[in-house]
Amino acid sequence: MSSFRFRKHEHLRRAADFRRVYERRRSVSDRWLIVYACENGLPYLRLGLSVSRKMGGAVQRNRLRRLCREAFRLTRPEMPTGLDLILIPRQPELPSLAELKQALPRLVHQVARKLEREASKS
RNA sequence: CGGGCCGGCUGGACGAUCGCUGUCCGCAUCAGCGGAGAGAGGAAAGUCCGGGCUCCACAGGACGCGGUGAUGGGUAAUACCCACCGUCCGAGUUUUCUUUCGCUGCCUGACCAGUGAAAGAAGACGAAGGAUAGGGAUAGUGCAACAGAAAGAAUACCGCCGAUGGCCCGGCGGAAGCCGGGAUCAGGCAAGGGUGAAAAGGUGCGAGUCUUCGCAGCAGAGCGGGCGGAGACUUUUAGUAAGAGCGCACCAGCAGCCUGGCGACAGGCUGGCUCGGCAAACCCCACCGGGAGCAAGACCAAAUAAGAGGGCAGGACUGGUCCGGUCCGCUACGACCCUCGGGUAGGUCGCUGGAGCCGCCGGGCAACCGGCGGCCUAGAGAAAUGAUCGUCGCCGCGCCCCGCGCGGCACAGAACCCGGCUUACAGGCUGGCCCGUGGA
RNA sequence: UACCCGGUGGUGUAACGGUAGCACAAGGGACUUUGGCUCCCUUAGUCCUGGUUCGAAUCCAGGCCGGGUAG
Repeated sequence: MSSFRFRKHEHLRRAADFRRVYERRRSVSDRWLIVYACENGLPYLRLGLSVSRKMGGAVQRNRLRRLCREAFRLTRPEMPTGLDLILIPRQPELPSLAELKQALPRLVHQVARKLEREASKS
């Protein structure tokens, strides 16, 4: 039951962390989201959100953030660990929570495989 | 009951489960765990004003900059609020004029008199209410396209006149001159036409009645009406060549006095004869105005530190001094400073108890103020306040009603805090004012 | 968070407060065997709402949108 919790240290908070994830330059996307990822050397996932002003007003942007966080919180047991993720919504239209819960683990598995291939090659 | 116009309040409710951020209590060395209770708004928005709070500064002057602008009050303060004044608008009411139509008057009548209706124009008054950046236009400078003669103390375009002085023509006369005509020169006038948003404030009157005669008009005579003459009457009835800007009255404006009001101002009386608009054009007057902003500011921790070039006791550099990237003057520091290069950008406080909210009483027309009692009501920081399900509520659509099914539930998210303004907003509740009509 | 600019046809730009012009583009026509060039004509605009003024793209206020600056 405690696996659905989402504590503060699991937030991606520092500008240096964000920069590290962006400079790893590994991302996947579908019609709702872009997902950047990077290994973090920790036994858990960390999540960062970036919502542009183009997505709408403050209410709309808060809604997008909360939907993404809720999807992450509820689908985390299905995902691999040890990664830092950054989620960027692509459209101002609101997706449903069920769609996000289906899409998010798929995208994270995709980007994790990408990183593993990268690591085994080097 | 119908119509019109102003506000005020509210802005989904309940339950279950999974989560997030503070507070308090308990456990725990720490990490953390458990329980209780709290957790977006009327606009949190735009950042348009005003303050609190924090740091810096507090010797000025010249020249400049920004803001405000009826009056009285409220407030910490305002460009805000309340009350009041002026101006404009406002359903409508009323007066005058014009046009059209109808009826009556004499045999008939586009034109006369009386009367009625409709439309239009102008003026005055004007409910509730609305707008108002509302000091100054004889301190100065400036603007007004096109049209029009003329756009500010102007002018004579189309026009009008023939009194006055010439000129020309004709007649009479011996002559002086006289009489008649012309609109030719000088001159006089500004009514009517026409322009414009605006033409030197606006409107009206400057005679009426009766008797009688003539003329035109009509197919014809008469009546009514038109033009001209004579006489009489009425309390008065102008002037000229033509006329008015002349005279008179009323209204508006101006000045003075009186009354009322704290005041803006209003009312009355008298005088005089009028020199418009724009200052959200420059400007003038009066008043006001330290700067920067919680990324303010304070503390702790961490990191870099003999890399290069340049300036400087002839006082550099930096800072201060008014609101000021200017100038002058004054002043502090008294040996370091500037550029390139390099390094940090983590934590704690500020951070929510305040011009606070609610109730009662009192003062005030009101905004608001005072007293008493009660309450604690977000505090994040790559940034919490969420998600799912169920029941109900509201709205729309579909089916024959009950009911069922489907879809939707406004505008919008705290970032130091308040007071205002402005803007956005589905629906719901509610108060007041005025006009008209009907009943008791 | 604080502050500063700007908005004119589809595009780029002019316009002392007095009729909104110009160029390119689009459409039509003429010339040409056809196309191009050239010429002529047409369509289309002051971001929105109020106010000042006789009159507003211009002046003023509020809103909307788009840029930019500082840390």
